[in-house]
Amino acid sequence: MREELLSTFGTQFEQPLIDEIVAVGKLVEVPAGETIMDIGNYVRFMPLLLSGAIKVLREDDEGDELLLYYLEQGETCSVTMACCMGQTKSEIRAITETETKIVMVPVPKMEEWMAKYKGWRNYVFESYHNRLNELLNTVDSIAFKNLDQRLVAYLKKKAQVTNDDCIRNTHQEIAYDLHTSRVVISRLLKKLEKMKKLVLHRNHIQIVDL
Amino acid sequence: MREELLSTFGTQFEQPLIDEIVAVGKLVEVPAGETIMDIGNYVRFMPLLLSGAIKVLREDDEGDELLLYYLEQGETCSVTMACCMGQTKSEIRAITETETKIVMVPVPKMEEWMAKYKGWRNYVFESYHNRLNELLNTVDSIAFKNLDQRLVAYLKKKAQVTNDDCIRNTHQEIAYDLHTSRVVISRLLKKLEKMKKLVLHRNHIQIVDL
DNA sequence: CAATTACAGTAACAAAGGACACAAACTTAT
DNA sequence: ATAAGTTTGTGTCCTTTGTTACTGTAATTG
Repeated sequence: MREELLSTFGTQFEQPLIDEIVAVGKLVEVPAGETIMDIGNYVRFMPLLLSGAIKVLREDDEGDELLLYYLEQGETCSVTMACCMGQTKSEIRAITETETKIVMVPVPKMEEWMAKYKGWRNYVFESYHNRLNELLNTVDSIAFKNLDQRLVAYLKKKAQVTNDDCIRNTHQEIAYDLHTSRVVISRLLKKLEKMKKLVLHRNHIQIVDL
Repeated sequence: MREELLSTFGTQFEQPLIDEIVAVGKLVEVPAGETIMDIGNYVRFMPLLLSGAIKVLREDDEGDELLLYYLEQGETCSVTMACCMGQTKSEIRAITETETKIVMVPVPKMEEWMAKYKGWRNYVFESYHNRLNELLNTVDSIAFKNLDQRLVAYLKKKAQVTNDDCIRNTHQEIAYDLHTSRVVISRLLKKLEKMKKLVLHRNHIQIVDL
């Protein structure tokens, strides 16, 4: 665990901070597709992502979903963090997109380190900053773009976080993430295929040139 | 300035912190409708809102706007804060909705106080927390609600922050905030008037029962 | 291998919202 | 008071997106 922490956080965390994380943190490996945090849950641990990717989504009262953003190596979930501090329930759901390695840090340590380590403070701030910016991008995309543009951006981003040109999802799954219907996604994907930007198969999509 | 700081922040800030703010902060009074922060500007001061309300909005490349949320008494702009820390340009525009009193704090102090005062740390965190939640609400509303619901929510919120049942705006102005067209807003407002939820006048709207 | 289920393609239609055009009412400046 | 500009109301048409229904085909299961 020490080596992995060092390679991901070595430049921003002080040595004694790394030591403390090793001492109190719990390393967990999670396969793809697991819900590691759900709406309404109380948050007792803060996750530091060592490898893999996590998708963070929002749900409304009717159970409709919307993908907010992905978390990648070295990142943490600020929304979760905010919940820790405020002792409130989680406002979001987090699902592993790929296999991931996570260090779980108990919440009380967060505050302690905040006063103690400049590296930690900066990290926490940067995380908030990044999350706010991601959320702003999400707002931009749903407010200012139409579905074809959003779909293209979604496919690109997905290919990036999974490090795979082949999107291994059904149209229905994509529709859930973008909060629309399967038929609409099939329609738009077909259009993209006709434009030679991708090739459609059952259960997966081969990106050619987006 | 001390009295105003005390009445707004007295319970959460330590006495010596208040003293420091009084020493380095600059109190400004801004009339309604002023742009106090614009997209692309560098951020040199962090605003603490003593009274009044500020609307925070986002703009895309074509100049289309969208209201993100309002800041009210005791709040600060976390997006701005994030920009301070990261030395990046502002991602948003902030316009006074009413007359406001603001204390401007130089950015370097922020970091200093972060290590020094628990009250400040908590305040900064709570601000981030609140802003993230507001942004989540914004996402919810544009992703999951249709325009009539968004319009009603907008009018309610506006009445709340201005503390006035009468919305002193043209349909065009409302349309900008909700990122739609004037015609659409006129249409929906007329519908609400027929439902006896409000009364329309030139340049203002009287809320009856939303 | 037959039956069932999951996935994708497509047509037809509906609804929400946006674009354009124009008229009427009101305000302001000259 | 007249002219010009601003604000609002309304009709028509268009685009985007959502809905329903039905088909074919691949995958899975008994």
